[in-house]
Amino acid sequence: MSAKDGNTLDRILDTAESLMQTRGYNAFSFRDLAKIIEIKPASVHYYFQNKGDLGKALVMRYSKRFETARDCLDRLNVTSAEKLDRYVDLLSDGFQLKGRMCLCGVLAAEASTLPSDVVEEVRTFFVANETWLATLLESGRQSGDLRFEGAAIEAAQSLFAALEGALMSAWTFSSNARLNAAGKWLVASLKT
Amino acid sequence: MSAKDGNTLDRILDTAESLMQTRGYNAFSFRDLAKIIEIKPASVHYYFQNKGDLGKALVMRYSKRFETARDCLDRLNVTSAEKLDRYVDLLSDGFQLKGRMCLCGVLAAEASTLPSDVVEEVRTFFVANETWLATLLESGRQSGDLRFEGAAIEAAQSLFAALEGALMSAWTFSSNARLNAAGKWLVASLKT
DNA sequence: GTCTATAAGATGATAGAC
DNA sequence: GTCTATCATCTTATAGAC
Repeated sequence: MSAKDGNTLDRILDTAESLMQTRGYNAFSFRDLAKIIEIKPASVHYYFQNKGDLGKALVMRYSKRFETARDCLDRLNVTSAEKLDRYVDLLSDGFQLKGRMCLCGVLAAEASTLPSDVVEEVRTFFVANETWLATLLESGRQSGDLRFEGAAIEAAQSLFAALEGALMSAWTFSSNARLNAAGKWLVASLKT
Repeated sequence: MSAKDGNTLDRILDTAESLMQTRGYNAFSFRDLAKIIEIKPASVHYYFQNKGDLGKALVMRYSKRFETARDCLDRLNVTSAEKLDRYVDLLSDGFQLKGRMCLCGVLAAEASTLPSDVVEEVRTFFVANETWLATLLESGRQSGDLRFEGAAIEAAQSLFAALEGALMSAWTFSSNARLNAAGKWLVASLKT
């Protein structure tokens, strides 16, 4: 480590994550990143040979954090409807607390311009969330505190996409109110 | 006009629209555009002084087309529920028929990196669609063929964001099936 | 209207010194 | 590990000839 505190790798990851969440993949550069953490662009290449490697690492780390958070929700002793509310909060937190888009939401929009292994990780993030939501929804339907028609996986895919859309709309208008309203509206239609 | 048929301005607009819908704002350049229509980048600057001007013109043209299409829907002699189905088709068409994202959906994700007048036009597109949807939803609620809780404008904002999210998810997975399923699922919860 | 020429700066990377 | 130096290439323009 040379500048500031902490190790360089973590500082690269944290700063790059913030940049990608706010600017997307194509509008951020190693230079921007290096400038902020006060190292040289070449030093970033020591940790990540190229931009795609960094992107992939960021999405994987982001995905793992969400997996951990979903695991925490699983251990809560509350109704499915309550878990769903908390899950919406989880997805919303990055925007509400830090003014950032969902990392995988921004990257999804840029999908066709990303290195293929980065898109693959983004898809993995989507699928992991959809799968978890499908289980939650089905479980809520069984216990009677959630209601929806058709296959749980289709409901889950639709709901997750809708939540990402709500984030994108809130992002475009810089509006917490929009995100809150949309989140509540989407969940309300699932409650019995 | 010099190359191919038609006038250069229209060819610039059509090609740039396609590029922006598939790559977004930051991953397309005047060079890419000029190469496709076989003119020089400098010639593009004759029509649009800078990239932001082109972006703004594209969003305005896109918005107008949607306005016209919504007007057509308004003149149909069908139920609100049926109009809603057709509106979902309208939003889906660009993806289903041409494999493109919604122009304003991609740009929304890049909002923080766009020239301010481009973001403004994107917001205008959102608001126009939300406003139209709010009227449709309220009208459907009155006539009894649509059902939802709360203010129509909030439902409309949530629904529009959800549809844009469905497009983004379909875009990420290159999947018509995802878009169809999500569209139907969202609308189904509104039908009585 | 379209071109050539050109500019200043950004970008993604690499080689090799320290 | 971090740096300097350097790279080829791209990007967003502008000036001015044709």
